[in-house]
Amino acid sequence: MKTIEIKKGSIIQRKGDLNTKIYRVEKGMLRSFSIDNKGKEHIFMFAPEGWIVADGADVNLPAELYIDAIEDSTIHVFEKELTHRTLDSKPLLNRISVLQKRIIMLMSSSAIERYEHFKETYPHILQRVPQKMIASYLGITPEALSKVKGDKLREK
Amino acid sequence: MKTIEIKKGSIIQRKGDLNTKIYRVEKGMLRSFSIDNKGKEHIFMFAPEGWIVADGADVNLPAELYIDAIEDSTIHVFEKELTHRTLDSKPLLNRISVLQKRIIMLMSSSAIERYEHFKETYPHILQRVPQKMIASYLGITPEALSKVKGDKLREK
DNA sequence: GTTATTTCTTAATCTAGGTTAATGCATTTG
DNA sequence: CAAATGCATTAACCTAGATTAAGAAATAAC
Repeated sequence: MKTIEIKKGSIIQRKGDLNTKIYRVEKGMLRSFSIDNKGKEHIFMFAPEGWIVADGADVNLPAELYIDAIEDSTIHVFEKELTHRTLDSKPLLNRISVLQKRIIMLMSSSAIERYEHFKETYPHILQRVPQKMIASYLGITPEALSKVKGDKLREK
Repeated sequence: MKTIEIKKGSIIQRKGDLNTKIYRVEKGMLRSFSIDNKGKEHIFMFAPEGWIVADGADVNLPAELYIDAIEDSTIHVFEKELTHRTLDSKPLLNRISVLQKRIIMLMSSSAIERYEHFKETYPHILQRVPQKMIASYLGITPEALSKVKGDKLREK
């Protein structure tokens, strides 16, 4: 295990890199994201203090995700190989549960519904990251999120 | 472990049920799906012979997904509690990898791109299930899939 | 083998969200 | 503190995919 301090904006993993690391956030916040063929970013997850981020892609294949710091952060870096031997299945099952919910949400809920759900589920993250990143996580543009929030207010 | 034989169309788990079972398909095919607040089905996964299906939701909470047979099937039923103790992390990590890909795909690819990807990844499933179910898995309507396929052919 | 039920396709119309662009704020940076 | 950059909002216009509807083709049921 290694501890590193990184500045906001530092990229610690790129798509195509070896996918052998797991990151535990001690302070600050990381995010993982993909970049599509039009150059557009799609945020896969946010990781504030206490959370673990890793590219879920197969360890033997190149990384699919970028990981960077969206705040100045302190990170513990682990090797996947080492952790796998002793791996507790609980956090993995929990992760699967979260991903399942996200997929169902993406397939069956509107932008505003996904936003409301995010707000309830991750209120602490909502306050800390720019709205355009929330939009990216939700799978919509910042403009669409702004509009949909405005519509919601007005209809009351 | 228990083995059951079920007819096409039989529902073996409903949303809200106790979420304590894992199903291994010996013959035939199962699918898991959710139903949204407009009554629309969204297929979460297909499970042909040799595959395992389970609701990924927390074991202590009610099931989120419906599971039914889309062909006459033979199924082995296991209790989650029992399997968890001895759980190998490999299949879980693999599952996480698949779900990660699906999320990125849903966020960054068009309907036709998702269809082409499905065709390459699960050709054996494509041949066995009605196209409207593929559409449901891809997160689009059957009409949209039909159109987009037609457009693809015509543009050649 | 005929009828009934699903499934697939096509087409017209509609809409959520995307794109582009302009403006006002807020936050960095020098 | 001034200039520059990044962020949120609004508005006009555009497009992928949804909805509705109707007919053709394939499957299943009698």
